[in-house]
Amino acid sequence: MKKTVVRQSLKDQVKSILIDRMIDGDLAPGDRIKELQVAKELGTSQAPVREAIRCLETLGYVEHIPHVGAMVKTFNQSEIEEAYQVREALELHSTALIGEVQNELVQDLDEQLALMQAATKENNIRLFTQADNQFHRAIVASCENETMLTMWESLKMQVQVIATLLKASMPLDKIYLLHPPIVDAFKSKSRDRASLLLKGHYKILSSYWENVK
Amino acid sequence: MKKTVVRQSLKDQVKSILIDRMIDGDLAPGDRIKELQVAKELGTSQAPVREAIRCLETLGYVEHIPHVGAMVKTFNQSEIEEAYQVREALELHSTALIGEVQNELVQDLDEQLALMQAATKENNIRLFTQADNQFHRAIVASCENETMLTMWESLKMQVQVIATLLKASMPLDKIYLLHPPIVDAFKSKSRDRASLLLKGHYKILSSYWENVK
DNA sequence: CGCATCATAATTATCGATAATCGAAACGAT
DNA sequence: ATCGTTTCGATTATCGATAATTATGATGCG
Repeated sequence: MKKTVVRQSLKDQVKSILIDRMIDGDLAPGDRIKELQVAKELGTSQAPVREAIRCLETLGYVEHIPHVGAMVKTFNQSEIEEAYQVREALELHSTALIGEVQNELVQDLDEQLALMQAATKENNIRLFTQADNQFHRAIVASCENETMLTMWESLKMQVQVIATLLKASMPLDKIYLLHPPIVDAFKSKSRDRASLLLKGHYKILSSYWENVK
Repeated sequence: MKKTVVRQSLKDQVKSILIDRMIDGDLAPGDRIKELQVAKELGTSQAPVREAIRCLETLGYVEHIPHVGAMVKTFNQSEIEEAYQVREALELHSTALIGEVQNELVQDLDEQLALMQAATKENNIRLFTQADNQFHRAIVASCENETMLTMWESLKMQVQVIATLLKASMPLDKIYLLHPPIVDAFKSKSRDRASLLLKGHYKILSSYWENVK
């Protein structure tokens, strides 16, 4: 029950609104975003909208062409593949960097495992993806390298795209099964095995991806 | 002998100027950057300066606090260490991703090796660092993953800092010697060995780093 | 008809001015 | 003197308006 007034810059508010629109599908990839139009809609001036768009640009959510305008970014095949490779790089090295496997991590992974399993039963792709992301995020987070985590998270959008496409063609339970062994490896404090399993996880996904694209 | 008139947005020009100032040391870490002051100096209005600063912010060159202002970023110890870990992650995975080791890569590495050696003789830290960076960049570039390369390059600033500190305490020839074996591994198409050597390279540097900090 | 040229409309980029916000100095009470 | 409050100056955040730029479509010529 917070009673504080809205003390958030207009830029941030506009940014949130635009992101929400993208999530809700009101703004689809390829759509133009016109500064003055958005400004009029939201009742602000051009400046905050402009800043918000530039911010989304650096987040990789929109593409901006000077003197022409901004549009919601569409990812081509290779950009998506590239993002997945970087993601793998970061997760593998994170695994290697974990000093002592903390109970906290294992506990977190187990939780997400349960959520994934539940989502699998209901065939709820949205929930599954969410748990899946949290699972992998936990691994990167556990090595306590903020820079690494920030970079990992910057790939969110591309991963979102691939996840949607992949999970349409690959049954959730098959994807789920890739994860428990990884948790087991962490439980037995065997980071090397966890690394190998992660590599395998990505290899399998990318072979599925070959069929989809 | 450039014929074309300056057709570059003010934002970009301001950005370049600010970066130059940072390189030249006119803007040192911790220095405030005031929008209107810079605007007056450069003869523009606040808007382009503001955008330039925001841009530098996402590049990690400056830190921005709402309603307070921007200052040239100072990196603390752990940020630098983190950056180095990410860099290692990207380079290792890049090595693993290289399909066929191209002659182009080996040639490029040899070139940088020669430059490093020359810089070592003159004890020219600036030139050495430049060649060193190009060396590692070539490895990441060779796996043809633009996303990976962009991320690697985004660590430039932090690496710059550590490089300066390290090379003051660790003789250049010692650092140089870490590199030829890597090239050899690539020459004999042995990516696994290259990976191991890279790991060793980073391990040694970080042990030196422990002494410096 | 095809192509180059030019006007025009749409949009971004920049400007100068004002409002909102923050930090520090001045002030007063205990 | 110290702590909390107030005021003030400095700076950013936002605004509305104008300039610059691009793409589009019309026009005229070969």
